[in-house]
Amino acid sequence: MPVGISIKLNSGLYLRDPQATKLGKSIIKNSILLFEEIGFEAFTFKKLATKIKTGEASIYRYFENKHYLFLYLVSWYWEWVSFLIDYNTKNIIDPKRKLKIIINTFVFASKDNPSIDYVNESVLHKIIISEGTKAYHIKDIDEENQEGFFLNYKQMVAKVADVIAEINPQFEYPRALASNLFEMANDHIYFAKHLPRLTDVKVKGEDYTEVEKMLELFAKKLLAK
Amino acid sequence: MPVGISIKLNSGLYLRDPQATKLGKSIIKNSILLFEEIGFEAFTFKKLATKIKTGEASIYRYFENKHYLFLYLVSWYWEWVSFLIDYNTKNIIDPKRKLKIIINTFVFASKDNPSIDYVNESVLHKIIISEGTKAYHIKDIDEENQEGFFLNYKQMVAKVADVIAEINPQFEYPRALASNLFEMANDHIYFAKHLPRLTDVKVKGEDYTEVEKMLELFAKKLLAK
DNA sequence: CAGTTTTGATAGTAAAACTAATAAAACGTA
DNA sequence: TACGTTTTATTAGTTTTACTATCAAAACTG
Repeated sequence: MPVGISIKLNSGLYLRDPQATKLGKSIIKNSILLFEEIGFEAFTFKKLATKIKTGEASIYRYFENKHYLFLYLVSWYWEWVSFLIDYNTKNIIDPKRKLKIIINTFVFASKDNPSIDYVNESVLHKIIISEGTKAYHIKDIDEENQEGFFLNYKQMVAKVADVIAEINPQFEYPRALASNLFEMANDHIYFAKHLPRLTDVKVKGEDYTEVEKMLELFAKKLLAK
Repeated sequence: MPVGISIKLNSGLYLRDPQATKLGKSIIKNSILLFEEIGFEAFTFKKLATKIKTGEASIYRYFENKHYLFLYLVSWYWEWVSFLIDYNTKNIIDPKRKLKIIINTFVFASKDNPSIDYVNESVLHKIIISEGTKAYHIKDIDEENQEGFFLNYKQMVAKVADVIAEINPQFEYPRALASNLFEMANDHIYFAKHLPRLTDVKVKGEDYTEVEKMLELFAKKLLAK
């Protein structure tokens, strides 16, 4: 399992690097748990402060507001998925096998992948599934994009698009397919759990194999020559 | 052009039917404009009240809170798309042609389709593109789904899935493809405008033809036998 | 162990998210 | 057209959120 990996994120996302201090790590760890517990809208710095037994003001020293904290966590996830893709596809040459592994990574994300103790990847994955897209569906999207706040997502998509282009260089939409596979993985896990008539797949507990199968079929058909 | 159509929405979405009164219609009309202007997070009933020169309390008599008002608008859109699909595919028998029209409807939605004067469909479409999914990415999803608040979306997806199943009855994921085509239409218009490295399509102003072309190719490849 | 950085604790403001009460206006119908 | 009912406007108030400021205590750093 991955040891000593380090996740580097755009420093514009925070006021003080949360990875550098005990309190910072506690903010990361507990914000993941709290977002999962009560959801993005109900989440407040006050509640988080109470949870970690500190003052509201201390949290404000790390993050400007909850949007930035949330974006930090989502960026972490994007970077984490990128890392897992590299890790899981290491030494594999066949791009078709690579894409299969990528799809598996999208769907299962953090399964049995302990990494950094203050980040619970499995809970983070749940947050991404239920509200990850709120990180970029915002009014200031262009300004924040300008700041490079979405580079982790773009890099991950570029990585997947490269594999797609290797499988079928004639395929016109490698990046769109890459982002769509990622979004679809999350959407259809969410749909299966909460709005089952919007999909055909079923999930039982944490078993997302039907989602995986569907994405594999989609990729296969779309990339057939 | 459609005349005399009526959009019926789940009465649990509102406290008082906004379509029944002048103030109600003004709330609908102006909330669409205000959501577009300032975005979901910055939108408040107070600002809306100021905009339409009424009191905050008057708006609270129609909608419990901004989430319900937003869901009302999104449901309107789902229903409106359903109507457009029926309207645009009338008398067409070939399911392949039908799906093409559906894709065109997803992408262009309200283009040149004046309907009800207090709903600006073209602005509503912009809201859906940039934040439509916030209507169902919520903590209380299961309770609200229980109340039938997402029936309009499900019915629209079912309608499209039927056409898909007609084209290729062997295809295993008709509903997933239906919802994915809808989500993809919105996502990739948004990506092209704000996060272009997440897609391959380009949009110029209101010209979304490349998105349409992409969705047609995806549908074609996925439904090939 | 002195200096700097980080935190903890307290306090305060402005806006958001409501609720309540009542008077005025509009509307429906006998 | 007058009367009762429904709808709206106005005012006022509460609680929570989203911050900012201050300063002393604690912790870490060279």
